[in-house]
Amino acid sequence: MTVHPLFKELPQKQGLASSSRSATLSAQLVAEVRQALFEKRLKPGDFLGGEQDIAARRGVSRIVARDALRTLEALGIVEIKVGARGGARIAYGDPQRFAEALAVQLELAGTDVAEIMDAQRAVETLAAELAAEHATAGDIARLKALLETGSRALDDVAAFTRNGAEFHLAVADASHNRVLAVQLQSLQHVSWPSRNPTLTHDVAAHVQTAHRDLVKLIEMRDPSGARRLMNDHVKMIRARRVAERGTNQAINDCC
Amino acid sequence: MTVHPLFKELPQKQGLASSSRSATLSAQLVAEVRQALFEKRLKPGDFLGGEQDIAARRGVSRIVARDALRTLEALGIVEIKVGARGGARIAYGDPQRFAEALAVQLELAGTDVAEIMDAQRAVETLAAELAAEHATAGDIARLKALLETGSRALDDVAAFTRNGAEFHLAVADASHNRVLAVQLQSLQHVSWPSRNPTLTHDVAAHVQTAHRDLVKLIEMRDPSGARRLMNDHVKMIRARRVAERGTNQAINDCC
DNA sequence: GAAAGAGAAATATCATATCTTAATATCTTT
DNA sequence: AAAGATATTAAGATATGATATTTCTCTTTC
Repeated sequence: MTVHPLFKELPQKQGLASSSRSATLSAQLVAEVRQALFEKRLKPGDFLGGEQDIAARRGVSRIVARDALRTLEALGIVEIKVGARGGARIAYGDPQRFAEALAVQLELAGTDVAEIMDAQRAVETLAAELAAEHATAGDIARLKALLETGSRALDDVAAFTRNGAEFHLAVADASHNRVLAVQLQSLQHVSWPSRNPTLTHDVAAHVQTAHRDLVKLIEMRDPSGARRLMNDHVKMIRARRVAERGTNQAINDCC
Repeated sequence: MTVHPLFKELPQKQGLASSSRSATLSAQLVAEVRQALFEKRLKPGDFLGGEQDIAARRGVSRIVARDALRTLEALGIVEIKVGARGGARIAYGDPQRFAEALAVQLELAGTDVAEIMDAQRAVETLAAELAAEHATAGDIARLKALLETGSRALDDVAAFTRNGAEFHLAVADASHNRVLAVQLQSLQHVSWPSRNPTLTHDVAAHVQTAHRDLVKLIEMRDPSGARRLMNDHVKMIRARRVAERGTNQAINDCC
């Protein structure tokens, strides 16, 4: 197991410690790794060495290295393993972790449900459009399977809600655009209710029809039709969510 | 300065250390804070105490508390101040920090420029639509000022590119939807070039015209017109970016 | 010869102690 | 009352050691 060259060369603080004493040492390490990532000098899988290695090579204490690794780990940039052959290496992206981070940020910013649902509409309408262009036979089969599951859960509020979230995500996946998929996942994390007080059998049936029509449009390769339908569909969902907020203070009661 | 009650009560590891020995102690602390956030038991501004306080109250060492704080800090959940009256408190959301985090994730996932530009189109078309609905006089004044700056920089590639990014962001701000603004910021972080090899005077003039028309549409409250124009505009940008990728391997050479 | 188990090595995690640096509060002086 | 000096507070950084866990390796056994 070789250490990545970036960490072999040690720029060291040599003499001119005046460089930027303002930032903490650990923050400097973090910044370096991040910059190296953007400059393609580091890529997923690269080995950075262990806590002690890094500390020794950079001429800092173990705690500094540890602080930096904790931060990089939290940012999803490195993964740390314990034991022989352990240590830190650059992580492969993890959309799920990221979705949670976004959810936290939206929570902290006190974002409104209406804002989130609008953004969701932007993401989902394009997802529908691209799905109609790029969906494979496998994607369509998955969508149909979810339709089937949904139609059998018309009276089970919790199950139908879960199925709905999964269906929408499957549409985003069918667009074959990972950015859209990640964004939708993040937004659902915040916007999708676990209980669904206004979901009656009639509403569920209506939703199910919309989903079925959407799959038809995707299957017959009608991007603008799919976009229009999804747009109306999400607007409807938005209206219901905003209405719900009056009665149900807790937007996010899952997790 | 009082400590938040969540951290006064100390569940402690008391006796049954069997609870969940798998997760590290610091990870447990992080999970607790995050859950408390979602359950509204913590809100921005709440004081958590200092490193030593937390360690003492939870019966762990300072390092454990420190690890947890580093992680929470990286996630943008807490802010830490040094000195008297220092310590950790729940942060207010920071879109900028978050935009960087998303950019890193997209980098790690090896996302394609085309995917990013498509997502950007989704976000920006809706932003234009909503801007036409909600822009204030101040928003429009800012847009016009940016138009002015841009028209004076038609031959300065770097300046014109910077101005373009800022203009698009200003449109997103004018939508008064923070989610859209954050998403655009993230995507620009990855997609927006610092050099712009294909940007000639003619192209710049064309872009400038599009921007000017967009402001007109926003000012006369024409949401669907603004949406259409932005859609075409971003499609054009996308085409140029994708073409550039052939000649210019480094997508992101800024930062 | 292969599978199973015991031991060894590597490495993060947890803990304690001490010193330094930065920010704030408070007191003193003018 | 304003300005500066001093004290206090708390994080930042260093050092060292103990513990636990994972992985490797060697031995034993069948």
